[in-house]
Formats: sequence, structure tokens, C-alpha cells
Amino acid sequence: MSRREKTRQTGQESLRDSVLGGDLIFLLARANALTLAAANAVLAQHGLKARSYSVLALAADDARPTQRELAEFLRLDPSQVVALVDGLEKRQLIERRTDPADRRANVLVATDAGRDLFAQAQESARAVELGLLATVTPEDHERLAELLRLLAFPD
Amino acid sequence: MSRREKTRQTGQESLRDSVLGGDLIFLLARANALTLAAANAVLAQHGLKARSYSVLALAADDARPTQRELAEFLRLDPSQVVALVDGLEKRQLIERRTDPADRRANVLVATDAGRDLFAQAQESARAVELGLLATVTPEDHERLAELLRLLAFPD
DNA sequence: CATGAATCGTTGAAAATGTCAATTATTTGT
DNA sequence: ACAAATAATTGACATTTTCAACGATTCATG
Repeated sequence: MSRREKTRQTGQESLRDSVLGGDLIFLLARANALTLAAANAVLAQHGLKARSYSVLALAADDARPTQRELAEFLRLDPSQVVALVDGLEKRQLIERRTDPADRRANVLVATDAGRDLFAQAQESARAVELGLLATVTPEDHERLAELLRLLAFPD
Repeated sequence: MSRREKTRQTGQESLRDSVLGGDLIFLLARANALTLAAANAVLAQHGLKARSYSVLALAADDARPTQRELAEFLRLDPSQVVALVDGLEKRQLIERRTDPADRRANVLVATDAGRDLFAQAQESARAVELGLLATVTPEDHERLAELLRLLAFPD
């Protein structure tokens, strides 16, 4: 054992007992960083990231969102949505259809291949989520989702 | 009212009822984006961001963390910590002290000015956190923090 | 106690993300 | 009919992330 670990009163483990350990904003940031990394790692098997997975999910869900709705929902700049949609469309997973009710807008629709891929990716995503919360009761899992919804959609 | 809103069955409001609305990873990302933005907005009054606030918090807390411990705790690359510490040190809010037990490492300590600024910033941060969870009971607030700790520190 | 392997902070470069202003096509309000 | 507003796109620019390399120091092992 190193001299350092013998002498130091406080190590990295104790940092979580500092003020930040009770700081919701910090906890949210760290929890997000870890879960995002886990999600990206498993989604990479399907050639997706959390971002493209989200776009594909909404297109496959028959919500028929416009790019602007997507941008707002995912908290992205509209120009970032262009790039994401470009990528998925090039892979023939989704299509842009000009909204007949507003020909300025594009409505996004998943192709059959897109739906297939999403179904697979969704299983992986679910597995990650369950793995992350393996130590928690289903009730607490749902309670967490409920509370996060409050933060994510403050009406 | 536009033709569009009259005809479309699904708008941006309904997106949250889609698959993603139950996706913990997405909810975390969106909740994090919103709270981070709120925190950054108010911390800007003190010349801080969430990142620099976190570094200052840990330095002011007498945890005497090394830069490496900070990097791990905040999930940052060590080189990003260098930049953050540079900024705070230039403003005389914290100091680098070479750890006598390991002369490769720098231990971070807050100056008196740093502690003062942190005390002020902390009040702002607390106010933001309470504002974000204003609609929630203190018990649920604590429950949320507890569940996030599980995700943020999976031991 | 000498020496090779590992670790800490730092630098710099490259890639990915985020932000913003301008443009075209279309729609809205009057 | 016409001015103002909105959707998507492009391109420029800043910020953030990621990675490899380096000098200084410490560690593990013989």
C-alpha cells in the first residue's frame, strides 16, 4: 500500500460525502454521464448512439414528428437534427416526407428496416436500463421515472 | 388556429407519450439538459458554470482532492481539469499545492475569496434546485436524490 | 538500491457538439 | 395582396470531448 493512501484522510471515495453529494444538479449530471456511456456502448452494436436512437424511436412510433418538434423535444438545435436525419435517411432507416398540411415542414417516418432495427435496439436499451437499476425495486424504478418526468417536462 | 394544428392528430405535446417518455436514459438526458441550463444561467452571476462550481465546491470543502480525483469524480478528462483549475486559480479562488505525500500530484485548496464566492454561489444553486422541484414534497425530493445516487455511484 | 513499469499533471491536435446568423420556401395574419 | 413569421438548411464559429505524447515522480520487483 502506498504511503499516500495510508496518510491521506480523504480520498476520492470521500468526495461523494462532500457538498456535491447532495447536489441534485451534480447527481443528475453524473448519473446522466454514466447511463449515457452505458447506452452508447450497447447501441453501438446497432450502429446507433443515444441521439440517433431517440430520433429513430420517435419516427418508428408513428408520432410523425416534424424536425422542429424533434429539435424541441430532444433539446437540440434544428441544425443538429438535420445532421441526425441525414444520417438515418442515408441508411434508409427513416424518410423525410413533406407535411401535406405545411409544405415547409418534414414529417419523419421510419421505414420497415428502421422499425426492425429499432425493435432490436430497444431491447438492448431496455436491458441497459434494467441493469443500471438492478438493485432497485420496480416501484422505485417507476418512481424515479415519474420524478424525472417532472424535471424533464416542467409544465 | 392553423390548419395544421386542427388536422394533426399528434403534435409535439404527444411526443412525450411515445416510447421515449418511459425511457429512463432519455428522461435523464432531458432533465439534465434543463437543470444544467438553469444552473448555468444563475451561476453566471458569479462568473461560474456548473463545472467550475463543482471544482470550487470540492476545493472549498476541505476534501483536498487531487486533480485526478476530481477528474474521476466529475467524469472529466484530466486535461479538462487542468483548464478548469487554471481558470479558477487565475481568479485566485483556488490554489494548487503539490501533495507532500506524492510530489507528482496537486492538491486543490480554496482561498478565502474562493470560499466566500462559493458560499454565495451555493445559495443560488440551492435556490435553483428548490425551484426546479417546487411541485414536489421534501420526501420525494430526497427520494429522487437517493435514487440518482444509486445511478451516479454504482458500487 | 537499481531499474523498468506505472501514475500525475500538462500540452497540443483532432473529432464531436453546440450555438448562431443568413437563406429559401412556404404559410400566416391583416 | 403583402408583410411578418416559421421550417429546414447551410456554413461559420466556439466549446467540449477524446486521445496520444511528454517530463517528473513514485511504485514494484528483483
